Amino acid sequence: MKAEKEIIVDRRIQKTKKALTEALIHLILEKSYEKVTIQDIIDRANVGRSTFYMHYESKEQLLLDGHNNLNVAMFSIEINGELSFKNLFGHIAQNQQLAKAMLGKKSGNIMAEFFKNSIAIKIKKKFGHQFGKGKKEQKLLSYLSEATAALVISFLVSWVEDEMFFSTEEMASKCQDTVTSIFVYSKI
Amino acid sequence: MKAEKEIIVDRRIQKTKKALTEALIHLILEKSYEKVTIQDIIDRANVGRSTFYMHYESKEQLLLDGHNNLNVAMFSIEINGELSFKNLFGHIAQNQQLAKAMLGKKSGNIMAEFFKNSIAIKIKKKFGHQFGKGKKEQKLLSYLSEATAALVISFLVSWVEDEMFFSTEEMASKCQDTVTSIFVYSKI
DNA sequence: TTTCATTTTGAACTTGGTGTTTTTTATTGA
DNA sequence: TCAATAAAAAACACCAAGTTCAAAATGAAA
Repeated sequence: MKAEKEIIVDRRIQKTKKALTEALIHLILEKSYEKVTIQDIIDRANVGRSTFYMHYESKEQLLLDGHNNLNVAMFSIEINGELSFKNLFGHIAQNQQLAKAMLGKKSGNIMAEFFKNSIAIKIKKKFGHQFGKGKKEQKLLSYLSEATAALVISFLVSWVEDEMFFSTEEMASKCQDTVTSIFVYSKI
Repeated sequence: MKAEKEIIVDRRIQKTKKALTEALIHLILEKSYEKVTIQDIIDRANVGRSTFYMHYESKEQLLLDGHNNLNVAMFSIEINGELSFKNLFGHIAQNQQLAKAMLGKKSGNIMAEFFKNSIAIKIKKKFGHQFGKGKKEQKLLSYLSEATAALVISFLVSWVEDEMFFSTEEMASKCQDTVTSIFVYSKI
């Protein structure tokens, strides 16, 4: 089970991708995503214009490329099929600067949307059994799952923007409680 | 109390502003906010380039200008200091197309952010009394208010994108219940 | 209806970012 | 060491943004 294919990536490629990603993150924190131009990125990363386009088609693709640790956070929300907010908030805490660039007010919300969708799917899976098969019930489940995911993301963003005032445990438990209360109640 | 100052606006100005606003709304529905250029807007509105810049500095300013009925909806959420989701959803229903352009997936989220903030303030006001004066309690109140507002907006967006499958009353009551459950629970 | 102020137009122009292409140079993996 | 590959550098066409100005159109008010 361990013998994964070792794909060797040219060191030059690794180097440029890393430089571009880091440049983007720092520029987002400085100016906000919308205001960052590709020109800015390649200047900061010290990379030629054509080199950028060799690897990416756009700013957005660079952002979504996933050569960052936050994706780990997203996958960590589910442990043995159970939602684990403790894991989620924990991983965010370990990548504070990155999380701020990706989720904060200056982020442009692209990653936040991405995260939100992942969380919505997991919430839907977890609470789906409480809802009937009818069209109305299923639609309500969708609305509630998406809305709850939006609530979770908002919690995350507040926390990150607030320099993580609360502890990981406090956040995780408050978040867990709130999500539960929404679905416990809607069960009726 | 009625003698409000009658400011007479040149009909030419009314006409161009209206044309620009309507052009923007239709273009958003066709392409999505981000992809709409000022060039598109003035072409569609049949307005000269310099005329646009006479009235607005940017696309965003045109969007936020508020020469549309949705702002009515926002103010209608509060009646005698009480949150009234029935009013909110009702006003949205009466401006379906506009609401879709302003809040839907193609909207660029600028108005949604705006709405969210308004709602968050009202929620905070309504439930503030349940929280102590301490820094932690106040921060939690803020987080919860913003997150709940995000939930409400998500509800709105789902509904609008879904061509308003549920009735206004159904949506309002579900929304009301969910918001209440969050704060009833967090009271503990 | 005439007058006068204001708005609109249209065109020209600068600026700045985008995305592509080509040639030359540097680095890598084997 | 060497063939393959990536990066750099520079030039290019393209498009939208935003500004400017003189001329034309239109509205308001008398």
